[in-house]
Amino acid sequence: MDVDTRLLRSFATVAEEGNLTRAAERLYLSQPALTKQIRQLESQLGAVLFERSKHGMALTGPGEALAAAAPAVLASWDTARRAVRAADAEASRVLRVSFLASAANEKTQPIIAAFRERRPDWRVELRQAGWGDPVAGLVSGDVDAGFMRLPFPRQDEYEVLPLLTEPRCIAMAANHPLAQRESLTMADLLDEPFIAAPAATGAFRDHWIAADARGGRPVRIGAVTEHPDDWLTAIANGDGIALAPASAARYYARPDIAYRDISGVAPSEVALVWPKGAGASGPLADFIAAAAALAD
Amino acid sequence: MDVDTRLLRSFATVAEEGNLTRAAERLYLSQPALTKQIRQLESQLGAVLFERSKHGMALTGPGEALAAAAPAVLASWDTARRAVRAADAEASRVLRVSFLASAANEKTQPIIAAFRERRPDWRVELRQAGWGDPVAGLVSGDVDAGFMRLPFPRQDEYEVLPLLTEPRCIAMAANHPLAQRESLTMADLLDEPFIAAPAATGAFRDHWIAADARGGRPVRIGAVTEHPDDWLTAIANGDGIALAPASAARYYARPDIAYRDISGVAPSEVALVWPKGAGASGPLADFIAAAAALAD
DNA sequence: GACATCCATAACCACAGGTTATCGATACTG
DNA sequence: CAGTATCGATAACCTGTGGTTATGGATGTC
Repeated sequence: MDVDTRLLRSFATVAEEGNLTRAAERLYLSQPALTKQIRQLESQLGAVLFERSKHGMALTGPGEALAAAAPAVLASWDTARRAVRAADAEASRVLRVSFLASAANEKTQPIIAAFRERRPDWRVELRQAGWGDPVAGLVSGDVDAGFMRLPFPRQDEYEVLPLLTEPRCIAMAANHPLAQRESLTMADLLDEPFIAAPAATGAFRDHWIAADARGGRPVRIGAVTEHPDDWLTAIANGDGIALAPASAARYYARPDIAYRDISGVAPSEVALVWPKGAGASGPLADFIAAAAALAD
Repeated sequence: MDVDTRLLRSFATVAEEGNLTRAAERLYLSQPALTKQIRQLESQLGAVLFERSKHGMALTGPGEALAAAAPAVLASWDTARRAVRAADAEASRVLRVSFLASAANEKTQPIIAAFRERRPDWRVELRQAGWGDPVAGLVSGDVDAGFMRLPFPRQDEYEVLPLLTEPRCIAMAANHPLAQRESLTMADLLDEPFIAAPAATGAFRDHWIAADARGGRPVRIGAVTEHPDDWLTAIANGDGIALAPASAARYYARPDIAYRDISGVAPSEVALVWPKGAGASGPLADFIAAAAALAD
C-alpha cells in the first residue's frame, strides 16, 4: 500500500491542531477537502485514526501510532531529496541561492562574479524566497544558501555570515499625508496600520513592524504579504505603511510609493546563510569565501 | 515537495530493470504511463534521474542518489504501517493470519479454536495470500502471521514453526493420458509441461516443479499462476500438470482434475510463520502456542 | 533491407481531488 | 431559553491528473 507524503503532512497537521477547520486553513485547503484526505488515509490503512466529536478530532490508538511514526517517514524523504539535490548540483554545476527581495543589493553581482572566478565552470541560480518561510528551501535542500535579512526564523540552526548593514526607511503610498514630511520618527507612526509578514515568522515579523520601538503599544496590521509584489501593491493601495531597507528606494522605486527617512529604528542587516556543516568544502565554500571577501 | 511512495517504487523498478517496457510489465502498467510517472518524479525533484538511450534507462548521478535513498523511505513507511496495524489489532481485537491454498488443512480450525479459548475476546481473520509473494502481508504488517508451505522466499527473515508434513501428489486434467495410471514417478513426467509459480519466488517455485528431482533436465512451463483458482483452471485446461500437496485431493476435488500418487519427490511441509521478535508476547504468542500444541 | 526494440508522443477517457454551499448536532452566551 | 457560533459531514460541480491504446522515430540486428 502506498501513500502520498502529502496525506501524512495533512494528517500530522490535523493531529497537532486537533481541529479539521483550523488544520485546513493552515494547509491552505478547504475543510471538505481535508475531510476527504483523512478519510482516504484511514481507508488506505484500514484503521480509524481519529475520534470525531463536536470538540474536534482526537487521535485513536492507531492514530497515535501513526503520529509517532510519520515524522520518520517525512524525514527520510527529506533526506532523500537533499541527496538528489546534492548529486544534481554536482552534476549540473549549479549552485542554488535563494534571496529575499533585493538580496544583497549592490553586492549581489560582485559576489557572484567573484564566485565565477573561483569556479568558472559553475553557474549560480538565484531564486526568490517568500518571507512566509524564508528558510524553506534550505530545509528541503532545494537551495544551497540564501541571502537573508536578520533576524529570521530558527536562525540558530544555520551558519550566518553578515554582509552589510543599512538603515531602514518607511514606505507609504505617495498620496499619504505623512509623505509631505521629509523625515519621520516612530512616534509619528504609532497609529498607522502596518503591512506585515505572516505571523508564523515570529521575530522576523516583529523586526519589520519595529515591535521593540513601539514602547509596548500594539500594532494595527493593515495587510499581511509574502512577496515584494503584494507588499508594494498593498502599500500603494493605502492598506498601510511599512518599514523597508533604505535600498528599497533604489530597487523598488515606484511613482505611487514614497520612501522617507525614519529615526529611532535599528538598521537592517543582510547575511549569507547556509545549513550548518555544508559550507566546509565544495563550491559552497567558494561562494562563502567570495561573499566574505566582499563583506563590510 | 511531496511524493507518492508509488512513484518511488516505480522508480526503483525502472532503476533495477534498466528498461521501461519491462518495468512497466512488472508493475502491471502500460509503458507510456510509466514514462509519465518517471517524468513526473523528475520534474518534482527538478533533476534528471535517467539517461535515456536505445539500450534502456541508465541512472544518472542524481538517480543513483535517489536509488540509494529511496529504500529507506519505503522502509520507514512500512514500519509506520506496521505500527498502525499493531495498534489497530490491539484496539479491535483482531489477529490477522494469511494462508496459502488449504492453509494447515484439517488443523486450521482446531488451532483457531484453541486460540479462542486462550483469548475469548479476540477474533481471527484469515486472508488468502497469492503465491506470487506469499510473505507480502507480513512485510507490510497487513498480517500478523501466516500459514505457509516451506520453503518460501526470504524464509530466514522469519520465525517458522513446522506444523505438519504431507506427501505430494501430481495433479492433471482428468482426460490426460497419464491419468489412466494409478501411480507415477518423476521419470514419467520429465517431458510434461508444468504449471508453475511466478519466477520471482525462487526456491518456492523450484520446490513445486521438483527441480531437484529432475536430474538437471530443464522444465517446460505450461503456465504461471498465482492463485488456486487460476491454478486449477490451468490444470483442467490441459496447460500442464502440477505437483500438489496430497490434501489438495480433498480440498480441491473437481471432476475435471485427477490427482495421482507420485514417488520420488520430497513431502511438503506446512508451518506457521511470523516476523522475528513479534511472537514474544501478546495475542500472537497465544496463537503460536495454540498452533504448537497441535503440531505433529 | 526488413525487422525488432526501446522510449516519446498524441488523443482520449475516467475519476481523484479540489471547490462552494449547506446541513445537523452540539455547546456556549446574553 | 432562544440565538448564535463552531465543528465535521455531505452534495453538486469542475478541473487536471493519470491511466489507456495507437503510433512515431531512432537505432541496432539478422
